[in-house]
Amino acid sequence: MERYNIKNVEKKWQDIWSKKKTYAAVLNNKKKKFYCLEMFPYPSGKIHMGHVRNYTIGDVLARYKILRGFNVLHPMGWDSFGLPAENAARENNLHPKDWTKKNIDTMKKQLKLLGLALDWDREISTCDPEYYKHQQEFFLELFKKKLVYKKDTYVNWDPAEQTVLANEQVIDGKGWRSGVAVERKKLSQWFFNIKKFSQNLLDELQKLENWPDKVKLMQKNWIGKSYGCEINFQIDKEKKLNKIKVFTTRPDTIFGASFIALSVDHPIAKKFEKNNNFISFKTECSKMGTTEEALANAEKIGFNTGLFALHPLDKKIKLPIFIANFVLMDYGTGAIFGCPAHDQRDLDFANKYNLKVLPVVKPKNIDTTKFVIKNEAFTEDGILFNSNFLNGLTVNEAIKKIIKVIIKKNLGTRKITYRLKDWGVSRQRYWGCPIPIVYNKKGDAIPVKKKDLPVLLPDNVDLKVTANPLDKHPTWKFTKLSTGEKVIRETDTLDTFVDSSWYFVRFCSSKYKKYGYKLADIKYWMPVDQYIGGVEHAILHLLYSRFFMRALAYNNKKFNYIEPFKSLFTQGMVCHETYKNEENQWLYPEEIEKNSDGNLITKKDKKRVVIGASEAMSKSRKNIVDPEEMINIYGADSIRWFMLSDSPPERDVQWSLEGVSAAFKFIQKLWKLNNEILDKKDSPIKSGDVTLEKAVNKTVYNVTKNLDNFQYNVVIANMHEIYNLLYDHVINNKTSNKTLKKQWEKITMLLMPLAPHLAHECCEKINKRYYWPKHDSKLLKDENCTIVIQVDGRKRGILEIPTNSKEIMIIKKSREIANVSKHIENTTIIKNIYIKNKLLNFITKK
RNA sequence: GCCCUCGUGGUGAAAUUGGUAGACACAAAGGACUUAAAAUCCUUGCCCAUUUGGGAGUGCCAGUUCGAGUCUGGCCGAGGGCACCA
Repeated sequence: MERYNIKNVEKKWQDIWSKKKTYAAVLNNKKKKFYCLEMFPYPSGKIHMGHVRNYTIGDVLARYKILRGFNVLHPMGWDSFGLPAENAARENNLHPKDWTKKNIDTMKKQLKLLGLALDWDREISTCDPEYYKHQQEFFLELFKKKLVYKKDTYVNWDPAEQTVLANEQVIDGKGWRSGVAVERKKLSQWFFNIKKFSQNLLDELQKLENWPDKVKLMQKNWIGKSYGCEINFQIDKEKKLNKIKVFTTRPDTIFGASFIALSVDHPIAKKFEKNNNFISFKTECSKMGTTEEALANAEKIGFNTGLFALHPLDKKIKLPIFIANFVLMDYGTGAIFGCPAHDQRDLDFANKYNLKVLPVVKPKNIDTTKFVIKNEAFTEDGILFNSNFLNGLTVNEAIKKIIKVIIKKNLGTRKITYRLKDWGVSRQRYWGCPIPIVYNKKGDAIPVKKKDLPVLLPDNVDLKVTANPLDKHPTWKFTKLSTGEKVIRETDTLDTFVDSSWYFVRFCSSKYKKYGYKLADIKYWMPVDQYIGGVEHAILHLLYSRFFMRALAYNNKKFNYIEPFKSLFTQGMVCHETYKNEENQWLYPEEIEKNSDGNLITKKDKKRVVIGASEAMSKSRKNIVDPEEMINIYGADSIRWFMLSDSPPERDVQWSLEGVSAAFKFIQKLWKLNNEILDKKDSPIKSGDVTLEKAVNKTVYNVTKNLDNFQYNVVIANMHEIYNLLYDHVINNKTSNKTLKKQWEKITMLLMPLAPHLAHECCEKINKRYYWPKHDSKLLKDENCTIVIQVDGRKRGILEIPTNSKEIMIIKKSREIANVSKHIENTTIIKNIYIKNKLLNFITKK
């Protein structure tokens, strides 16, 4: 028997695919397209199991769609700008460019070992000037459209990486990469005006039917729409100061207002900049820590301005104006009215400064006199009281009424506010896309001319300096305009999330030099039909990409692809047990072995190993397995097979050697079966022919259905099942050879997306034509069916009977089953419940 | 604190959407082949009963229903998102 030589076979097919450019996508308007995309990797060194899973899932889909007759675009590229390249450069004295190139070469080689059906001709790399020059052009377009602007803001400053972070890059108050506590710092920064599209991003989100609800909800919460109104408060005796505009979602509680609180950065606060008490208050605020959590839990403190605001509905009521640490300048108007009885923060604040607490909403069915607010604000629905013309209304009714009154009396307006903030894109780093802007002596920002793009990164750069290496470069930033005027370049580079916000567009025309995309190309290929990646990008990357498409489409009728990803699938992580030695140090899986008692010990000194929880593979926990090594031992098909078999793709999967080894054995079994079938000599028609034909037909049906639903683990189970049947038929000669070969051919086709090397190799000897088998719905119907017989809902027997038999017949036969008759003896049957071809239930009365 | 998702054997999981719970695998135990091991194959898998059978059973407690893993309400547990958002 010919042994299945994994290495030779897999290499053979990879070479064929590569040489023949089998998976190169060509635009063909006559063919229906399918754009299949997995999130492109950051070239960090080697591929990890997470990549293997992500790209295997995508590859199954791509190969399946090819067989279904689609013109498939399945490209790959590199998200190659970013900080690790600079860190690595400093550590290894290797230029980021060279480090990145080396990693790309390694990872590309590794990806090829997986046998992915990728169009490598379209490969792109975001650090390539051929890529980022188009990005710079887009930046200039956005600048022209006023979708990008510069402003002074507090930014999240990562002291370890000496750079600014986006809000989304701050996790639990720490830098997402460095893990160091983030500081607040005021800097002049470039922003993309994503806020402008808040409502559209929200509206279109609801229409994305093939996105996970979880992701849609996360984006919805992130955008954070709230309905309310703005109310103007006049300041008592101070005619020079403007009215204070306050945003609230609870205007119904206006009669319970007892103070006004302003943000430290509110314009009115500037009046107190020279006040020593205010200065010390401000320093106290800044001392309170900068992490989100610390801010949220910090004590509420305020600075009493001594000013008073007039209650808009009752000028006799004067509300003290405070500057408070818990009011944010970048949400709403940077000012609130405090209603302590119905807002916990306001109550905490009021209790501290002995301010009035007047309840105006009480729970239904509670007497006004018995309703007291002490330390807990009442925030639920109820009935208004103490509120003049709002008395007796529910919260919702009161909100409607008070807004009408406010508008009528010209005291304010209805208002919708979003939590979403503009996207800060400036990074004080070297290894990123240069921002194509220069500054004259006055400090005006002047866009670089299109013909002067790309603004290239300098190669000779000193990365040992802290702060921005571009800024410290001796000559790079000094340049001239065409008029000869001396100007200075912008030394910030773009956030790498900008790079990944349009790469899927570039794939459509990756070789096109004139512009970032060619209209004919995107008209055909966009949008991405299926996008696959980790759920960790649910907000950042996916929202930015949606924004970027809107920015490109803004004032541009030719580009109308505002939703880049028609369907989204978020796959789970790859987990592995964790191991520690007795000194509490992490151990790599290859550092341990089993002793004769079945316990785990270290290979080196045979000491006890402590097994920890299974967690997502990570270098820091050392619970990682090298994909290349695994491919060397088991082959790509086995690794792919295992990745699909053990868990549904959207859930986490447990890496296990037993699992991979089982997959390996199964691949070998399939090969053996293939040879046994091919070696068979002719034989007459046998009784098993129909059985096998029907079973394969059902498998075709099930596999197709399950592939369409991303139930790849069930697909694998389907394949096991049909193998078990085929094996039985081969070993026991139950089927004629003609039928056997014909049915096996279909199975090899089903194997194509799952184990492509093996499937191609099997197929080569049967039939070189590739196709996706169609099921015959007539064959799906079985002649016989199994009916469950219940008595009072309990299973008492089963009945094998021709499909669609008459109910009377089934009842008659059921009664003949000994165990059934035993249970209906001496009872009266009230009724039968019959579910066609499935179940019969006798309901009795004793 | 608010919002969301998920709880099925020793393990990963299936379950035609309200109709035989545990398909398909992994692990374990026993057996067959073998001098032996590996590989391969078979059997078993909660409780009671010698078998035909009977009972319990999908985190817990109720409910709807002839019938609930699936629907409803409450509770417990795990994971995730947001968090001075006015």
